Amino acid sequence: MTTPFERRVLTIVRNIPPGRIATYGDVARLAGKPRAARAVGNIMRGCRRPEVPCHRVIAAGGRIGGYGGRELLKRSLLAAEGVPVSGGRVRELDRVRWNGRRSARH
DNA sequence: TAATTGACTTCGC
DNA sequence: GGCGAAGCCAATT
Repeated sequence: MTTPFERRVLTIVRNIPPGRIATYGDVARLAGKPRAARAVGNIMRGCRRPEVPCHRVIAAGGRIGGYGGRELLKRSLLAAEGVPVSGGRVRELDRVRWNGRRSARH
């Protein structure tokens, strides 16, 4: 978080509304670096803050990342927020995907 | 300063 | 659908 990019990423992730998700690529894009998905993952790895809903950041295609261990903590958290999750994957991705604009519903 | 690493993405087989 | 390779970016060593 000592770097501007990291702060940007954390801010963006914090702004993801409940029940919505964003992919690493999305966050990277919103942070100004469309191809920094890996860097975003790196930042997420070190961000263990409650105020940063890192579980709302998933991989492209609705796939869950490696966070959460074998039980995939993300899956539970997302499902608890109303995100349609099934088989370890987010369904209706286009529907719950956050576009960066405040709570803009489809 | 250079090399390695990783919670990624996309394309090809 | 699974597996591997290449590309990209920032952090860490």
